[in-house]
Amino acid sequence: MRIGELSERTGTPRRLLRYYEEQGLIVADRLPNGYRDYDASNVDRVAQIRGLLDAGLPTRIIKQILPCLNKPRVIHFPDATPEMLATLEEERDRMTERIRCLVRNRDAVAEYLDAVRGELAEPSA
Amino acid sequence: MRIGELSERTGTPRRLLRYYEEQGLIVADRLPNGYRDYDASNVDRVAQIRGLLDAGLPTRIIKQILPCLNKPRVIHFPDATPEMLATLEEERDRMTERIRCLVRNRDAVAEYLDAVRGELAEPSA
DNA sequence: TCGAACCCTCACATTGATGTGAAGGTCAAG
DNA sequence: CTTGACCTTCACATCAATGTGAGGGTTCGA
Repeated sequence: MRIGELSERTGTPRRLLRYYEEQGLIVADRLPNGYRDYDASNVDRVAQIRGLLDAGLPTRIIKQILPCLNKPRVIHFPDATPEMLATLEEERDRMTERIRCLVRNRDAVAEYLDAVRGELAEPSA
Repeated sequence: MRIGELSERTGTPRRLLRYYEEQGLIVADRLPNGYRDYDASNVDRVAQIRGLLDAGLPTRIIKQILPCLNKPRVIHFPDATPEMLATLEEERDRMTERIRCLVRNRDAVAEYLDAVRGELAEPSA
């Protein structure tokens, strides 16, 4: 598919698809006329990229992480340098910490909302 | 305490403490000489702010959320406008979505690492 | 009284993720 | 053949979170 379709199917501005490509997060073939030609797998891939970005990871980390997440399941582990493994461990722990923080604050917000709800629903309780 | 101590105790550059104040996330008294004077509660507050920022919330949202999270427990709900409640609900859901995404990807990274570990530990398995 | 270590404000620089638009090529349908 | 909807690259703009540093005051101990 061309960039317009991928843009629509992922809800992502064309500009960003080109940006992700520039950052090495996705690859695109080229049609004879120079247009980008995307494989269907890019729909999922872009969704994952956006999720990770939204989760706070910078593109340079995502670039490192993505190759590991795409493999269907346990296969070859060819180019896993020690530095990369260290980066991944670090990032995994950062993500865990982020999750903990997010959950804590999400729960606090939710509790607050529930409390207000209760207040409004049972003014005399 | 003055800004230097708060900076040390929170691991946050002074520059950012001033920025958070400028954004209305924290408040500081002033000593007679003009120096900022922070209440001890700001240590926790700054930690929370940084957590939320790191979780991807912009300061303008944090500013709205924070007042709700600081109350010790269920107390008065004075200035909870409907718009604010809507914002909070929206943000709560965004956070939940973010958590889901983060967990999914964190687990994927962790699985990958475990797999590589297994590979290295039991080369003949 | 001097220097070190604080603090202040102001303001410009940078970085990453984006928006926006110009100048132009491709292609299908009227 | 022209129009409109695509696509291309390039480049400058923006926004939030930060870095950095200038220029200057305060405080305290040697």
